[in-house]
Amino acid sequence: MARGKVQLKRVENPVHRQVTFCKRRAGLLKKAKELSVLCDAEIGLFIFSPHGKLYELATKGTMQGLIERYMKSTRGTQADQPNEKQVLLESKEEISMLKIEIELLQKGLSWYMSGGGTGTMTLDELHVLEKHLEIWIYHIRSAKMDFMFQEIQLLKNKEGILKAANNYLQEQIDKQFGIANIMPTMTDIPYPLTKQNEIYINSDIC
Amino acid sequence: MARGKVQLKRVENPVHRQVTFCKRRAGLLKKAKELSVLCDAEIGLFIFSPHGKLYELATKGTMQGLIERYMKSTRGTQADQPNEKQVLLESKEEISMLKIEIELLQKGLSWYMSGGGTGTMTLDELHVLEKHLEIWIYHIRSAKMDFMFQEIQLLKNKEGILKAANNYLQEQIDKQFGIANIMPTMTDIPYPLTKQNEIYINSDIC
DNA sequence: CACTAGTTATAAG
DNA sequence: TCTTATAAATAGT
Repeated sequence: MARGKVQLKRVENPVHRQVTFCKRRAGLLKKAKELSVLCDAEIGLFIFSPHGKLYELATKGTMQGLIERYMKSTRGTQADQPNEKQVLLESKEEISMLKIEIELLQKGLSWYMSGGGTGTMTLDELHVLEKHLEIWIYHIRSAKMDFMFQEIQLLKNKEGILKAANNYLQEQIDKQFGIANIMPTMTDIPYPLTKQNEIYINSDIC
Repeated sequence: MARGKVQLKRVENPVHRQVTFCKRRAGLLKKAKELSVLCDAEIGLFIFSPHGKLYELATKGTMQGLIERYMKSTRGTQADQPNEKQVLLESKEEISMLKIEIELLQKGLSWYMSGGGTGTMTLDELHVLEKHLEIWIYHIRSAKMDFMFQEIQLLKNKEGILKAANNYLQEQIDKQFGIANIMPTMTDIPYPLTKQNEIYINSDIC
């Protein structure tokens, strides 16, 4: 623009390029500010230098706000990704819906269990509800117990089978090697497999 | 710039303002393009006219891409939203958790209504349901506590009033019968009514 | 939109 | 960074 017309192409000399970048960047930001003030426009501008440094200008509020407004404007045009914020918002809504549903479920249940009252529950109704829930929990615990006894029975049966198998195998070994066998300690650990099983049962009950 | 220095304030004449907006908008976009070409910079620019119309320029790729890059650059600076994808994922998880909770509650309820037993529900489901119900009972007990504290307050107030009334009546009696009164034992039981009240309060707490 | 005079931006030093 | 000659942008017509 001065002392030489400018070519509309990348300035090859890196020093010149850097200088030009600084000057024109300042100019651009100034012009943007002027436009926004003079004409009451809202402008968002961001510039990445060749080295990745960011320079920005948002004439009204924050850049985030302007970007959101930009998104809104383009969304109608582009039928863009409805993703990120949109989806997030919908998720939040779904979460509140589900929470409300749970609340309703509990309320309805409360109402049903305490014999039906109007609006907020009285002390007595809460009392009744509590008793019902305690009974419910009691039933649950009974059912759990049943489950676990079944499992214990199953494991005990397994234990019996394994013990028998062990005994049989032990006999086979005894026969194979004679009475003076080369594994004298075996008799000290008669049922290694079933021992392990018992440990497993105990850890499962708690 | 020409035939008149410009004031850095809003152009009041709407026609002039519109003209200026058009001219300067064109100029700004041109300058932005030039900067990007000459200096190898990436520029995102959007302008909202006073009437809300959008003009934009993205010198590399799409505006979406530039905005994302902008977000990335600022994220480090601002410790911004901890990554939308992350939040979204968490929301999804919360949604499935709530759905599972609802399902469980419904299942458990019908199980309970049908008299329990080791039928429809698995051991794990019973376990989780039990925990839920325990939490629920905890809430109910909190509510009961609130009720009872209210009642206690009420009764304490009553107690105060009755004590005052008792005192007053005692004085009246003292005056009526003189200091050597005919009811010497009264001083041993100064507040019979409030005593009863205290007993009532205690029985109600449990 | 075109013109043009006075303004502003900026390339080169 | 500052200066300056000149290109570019633009306010008013």
